[in-house]
Amino acid sequence: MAARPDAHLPEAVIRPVRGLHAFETCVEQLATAIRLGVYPRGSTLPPERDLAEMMGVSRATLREAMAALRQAGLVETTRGRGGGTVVTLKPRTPSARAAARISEKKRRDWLDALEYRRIVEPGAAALAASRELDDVRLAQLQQAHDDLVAAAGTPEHRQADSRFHLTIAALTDSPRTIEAVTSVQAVLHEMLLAIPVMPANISHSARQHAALYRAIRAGKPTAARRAMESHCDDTAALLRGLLG
Amino acid sequence: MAARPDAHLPEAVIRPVRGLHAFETCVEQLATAIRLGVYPRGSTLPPERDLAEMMGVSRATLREAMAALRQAGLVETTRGRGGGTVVTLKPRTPSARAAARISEKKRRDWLDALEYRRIVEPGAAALAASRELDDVRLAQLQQAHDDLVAAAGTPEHRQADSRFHLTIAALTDSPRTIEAVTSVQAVLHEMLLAIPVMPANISHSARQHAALYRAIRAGKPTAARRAMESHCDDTAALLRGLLG
DNA sequence: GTTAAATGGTCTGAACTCAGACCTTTACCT
DNA sequence: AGGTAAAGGTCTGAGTTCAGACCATTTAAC
Repeated sequence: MAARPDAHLPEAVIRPVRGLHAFETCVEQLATAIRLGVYPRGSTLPPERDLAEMMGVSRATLREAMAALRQAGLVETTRGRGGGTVVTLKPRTPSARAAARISEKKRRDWLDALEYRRIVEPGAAALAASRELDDVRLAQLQQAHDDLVAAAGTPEHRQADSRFHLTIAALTDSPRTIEAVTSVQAVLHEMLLAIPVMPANISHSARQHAALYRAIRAGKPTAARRAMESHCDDTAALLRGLLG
Repeated sequence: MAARPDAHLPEAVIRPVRGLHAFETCVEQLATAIRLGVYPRGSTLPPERDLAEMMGVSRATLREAMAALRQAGLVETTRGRGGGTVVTLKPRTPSARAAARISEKKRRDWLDALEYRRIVEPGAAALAASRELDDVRLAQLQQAHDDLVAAAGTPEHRQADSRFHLTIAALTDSPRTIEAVTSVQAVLHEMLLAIPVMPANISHSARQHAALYRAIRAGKPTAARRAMESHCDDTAALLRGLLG
């Protein structure tokens, strides 16, 4: 046992305690949830007091975040009983010209997210498929898949896609797994807004989603993992190609 | 698109912004790094200014954390050039009586960590095996494995085990993967302190570690994944048994 | 129509965190 | 021996966040 550490481990293991201020983090998290379609257009967010507790933050801080979201036009707020904060953001269509000027750092981060996703989402799919799913869970899964099939425009499809993946994660009942998938989907969403994807790929994805859905519903972990692996591989290949 | 959210997603997706104060988080992180053997007994931690920057925290806050570690007897500090903070903690032997009185919440968290680990570590192993490993990396891996084989007592073995797993994660070069494995190993370490494991299991693990090492060195992702899966499954079965 | 409940809006003092300058101690170098 | 560099130790003022009480507005319930 040397008196110096292994030297490669510390820098890998010691990580930032927190990147941003609490209210910035709240803004990001809520904005992401809205953009991913966790709170669809027209839906009402939970009361401030509840949200603050969910996020482990004081109401004052949460309200600052809400103000920012209001400012940015994602939500509108009304007072009084039955009031609350309503999502007004229209799902965005990817902007073709956004692909330019992606910093090297961001590019690295995105590539890392793709590799991490390849680990996390297939694992989540397999775990979900290995669960005994009650009727409620099965209905949630079917709903998410139906929404995905039915999604009309590109932005709606994107949100339905996120919700499908998040729903699979939620089926695992594993907080760590859910968080991992959520954070991966958030980055993926960001990438897909910057890098427009053609409709051809959507029908390709649809087949994979269907296979995934069947495998999970049938309780076949290996098949579910395989289906998710293919899906991640194909998406990743596409995005890597467009990232250079 | 309903006007209410899917109801099962928000509570799964909205997560605490941060659980603890910055200085508490620093204490935990450093204590974990020390207990995991990232900084072995007798080694010197980086200078306060460097550590503070690594953790994204002000020096004042970091120093509070250091004071707590000193207080707890994990480290000792000397001033002046060539001084610094030295790890004095002896690796602990699991205490047999600690297994009692584990809160239901903690038990759940531990079980979740085992499931998450089963996703993350095999994925990390496969990814590491798929990398082109240069001589430096191979040497790191071999060193970690040699340490593991050579480890004398139980606590030393435990630290060498952590370092072996963390080293594999570090080989992936994927920040997200490294963080995931680190956090999982931290919880695992906590579990193993509370739930003593018999020497018989160690020789069983040793064979799996050796297989894992060979697979990664040989660049065989599938074999590496399988080896890690078996390893995680066996450890998990053991711990689940002891957790009830 | 009155009342009660649910919701957002506001305020305050305490605690935590930060950035950065400056001080003290010690060892290495010339 | 003297000087300099590298480390920990200290201080200060500003910014952030917190917990909780209280206010204002609107609607649902009766």
